[in-house]
Amino acid sequence: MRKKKEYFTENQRKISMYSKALSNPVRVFILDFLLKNASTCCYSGDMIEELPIARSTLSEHLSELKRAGLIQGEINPPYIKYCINRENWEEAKRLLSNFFKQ
Amino acid sequence: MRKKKEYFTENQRKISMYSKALSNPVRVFILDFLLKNASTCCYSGDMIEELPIARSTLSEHLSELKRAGLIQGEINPPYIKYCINRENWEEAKRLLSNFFKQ
DNA sequence: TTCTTATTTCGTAAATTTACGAAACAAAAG
DNA sequence: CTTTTGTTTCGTAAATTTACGAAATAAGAA
Repeated sequence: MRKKKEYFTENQRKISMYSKALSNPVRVFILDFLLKNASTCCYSGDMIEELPIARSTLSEHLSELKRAGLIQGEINPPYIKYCINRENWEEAKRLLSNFFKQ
Repeated sequence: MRKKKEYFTENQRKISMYSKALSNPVRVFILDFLLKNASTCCYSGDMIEELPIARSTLSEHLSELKRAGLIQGEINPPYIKYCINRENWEEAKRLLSNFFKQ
């Protein structure tokens, strides 16, 4: 596809970006987990026990969510405490809400 | 990934399915187009004029949206009139709204 | 210093997605 | 019948995604 960028609005590109982050059930699971356990731990080691994937694969899904801006990791060696990035989460919420409101 | 299905809830799988449909800017564009022109035409030939992709590629994106259940095509030869599938659209809206409400 | 621990990065393989043009299709028009 | 028209399907190629285990990393514990 040529000159991809000019053909889409900023909102269309952001909606597709955030949706891509949610396009895999493991990543939806991770976000659900972080939302439900926001008050407690949220280390990748806690999540891996409930998932049928390798630790390295989980790590890559976490990177993907970080790249989309939906989560952030607070380093607390040797642990990394993950949580939702509320600013971008609200942006995704607003964009998708307006999209579906149409 | 082994035994993928059992590890995720029905909602988690549906959220990832609908999000996957929205994970490409062309498909977001198509949905925007259908929403804005719901009262008029909505043939693929109308959309292709505003997109930098081949007709066959657009056709495949339309199939992807059909497969996810977000649109439907009413055959009116040699045209196909596309529109939003409101039932599934409302389901996607509800699932994502509840997800982001957390 | 060396060990342990939680996690990420690397190398790689398999599967899926995106894309194109050519060919096929289905139905109305000539 | 053949032609035209809008669209999809096919064959294929390139790019991206998902996955794994091994190795690397970083920092506290021994």
